[in-house]
Amino acid sequence: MALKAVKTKVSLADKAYRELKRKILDNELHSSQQMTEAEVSVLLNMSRTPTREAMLQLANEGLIELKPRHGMRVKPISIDDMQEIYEILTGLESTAAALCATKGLTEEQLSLMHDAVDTMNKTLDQDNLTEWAKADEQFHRYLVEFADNNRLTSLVSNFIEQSHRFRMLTLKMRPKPTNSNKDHLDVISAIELRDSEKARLIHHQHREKSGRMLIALIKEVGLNHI
Amino acid sequence: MALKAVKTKVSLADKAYRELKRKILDNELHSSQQMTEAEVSVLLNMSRTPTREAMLQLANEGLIELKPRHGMRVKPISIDDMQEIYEILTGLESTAAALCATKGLTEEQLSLMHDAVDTMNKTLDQDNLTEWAKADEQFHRYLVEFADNNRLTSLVSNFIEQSHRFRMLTLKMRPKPTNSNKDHLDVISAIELRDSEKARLIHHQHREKSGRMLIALIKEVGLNHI
DNA sequence: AGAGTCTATAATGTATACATTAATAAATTT
DNA sequence: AAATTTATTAATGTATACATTATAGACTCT
Repeated sequence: MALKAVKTKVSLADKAYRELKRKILDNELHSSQQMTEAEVSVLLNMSRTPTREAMLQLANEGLIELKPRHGMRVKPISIDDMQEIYEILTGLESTAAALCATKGLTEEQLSLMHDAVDTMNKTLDQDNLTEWAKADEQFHRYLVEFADNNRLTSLVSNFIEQSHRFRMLTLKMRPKPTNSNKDHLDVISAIELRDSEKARLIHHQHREKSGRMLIALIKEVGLNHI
Repeated sequence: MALKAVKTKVSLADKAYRELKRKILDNELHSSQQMTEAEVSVLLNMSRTPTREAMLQLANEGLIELKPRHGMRVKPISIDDMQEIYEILTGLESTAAALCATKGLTEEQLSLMHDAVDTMNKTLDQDNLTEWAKADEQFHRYLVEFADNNRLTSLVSNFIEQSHRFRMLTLKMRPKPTNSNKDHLDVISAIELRDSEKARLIHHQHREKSGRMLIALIKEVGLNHI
């Protein structure tokens, strides 16, 4: 929220925003539920004004949709939506990879990225997909953060949130991500070499492959949306 | 605004949003002006509630910044901000170019893009920079629109708005854009060939060159921000 | 039974009252 | 004169009243 970066005291509107977002991302609210402003106010135990401000914010971020006179519902994410989100994330993360190579990373930053891939290797050996996903997520987070572009970081965060539920749903359905780790190591190598075009291309191919595989999986399972 | 796509009647909040945005983009409001919610309400001739909602929206879009107890001001755009915005726009528009090549465009769409470049050629010969800029803008708009990704289109629009004042300010300062037209034709060729990597690379190089030239120009003129 | 009309209710956009608190100005002290 | 303290004012976050209007349900007609 626009104000939260400046203040120490959290407003009710901000609390409403965070609580609703948490419920959405943790699947405590679903796209089958339609809730009016009044109902959401009761749920959050506050008046309509902060609730309404929070709902408008979430709608603008693409996490909910507002239907006049019918309130809000969690925005269903269709396959087409996921396609769009992946296209953008692919472009943005590839840009981040290229920027990392162009700007150069510190030894500490490179070390952190290597650590994330090491953890991915270990958890893959242990067949621990949940921990693997966390490490994978961490790698992607580092990539974007180290590109040193605040707007890029915000954008990627927002799109990752939009696709979060989809990705969590499909985590166990995916084949074993044996190539991910190698792709990530290749990206780190390209960054170390300061080869921005190579870093971009490798990560782009990685994301495209992942995205394609995920979309195919979803179609196979017959999921139109969640 | 979240609601405006669904309704026929425009709310006061939406009116406030559009009016403030127009004033910002047309330089009727400047970063030197600080205005409280009450002052903005008077300016727009409506109560604080719709004004406040509009201000929150604009803050989240990065066009204004809110200072507690001091109201809003147009967000100054620094060179670092422009750098970030250009990095993102470069990544997103290159992604759009690649998607155009991947998805393929219709004869009509290709024709529209050719028309825009033709207009760029004509207006350049006539030394009409303002009309040239419009045609150039049109070309970029087509590129993004024809990538057929709604989220991408929204994002690019938003960042273009953030950088609008900067670009208008520097339009007359730039050297004659003799290479732009050729770059655009090369992108169209790559799209026609369905070569997504080539389309991406050409456009990426174009945007990077433009961005670098613009940042250098701004530093030369000694502008820290606007 | 289905279509059309009418009425009551509910949702929401907006205005404004109110409480809180940060900022500013005035008063006091050193 | 400068620093500190105190009082006042103003900004804003929130609650709620109110007006508007879309929706749903009841009623009537065919």
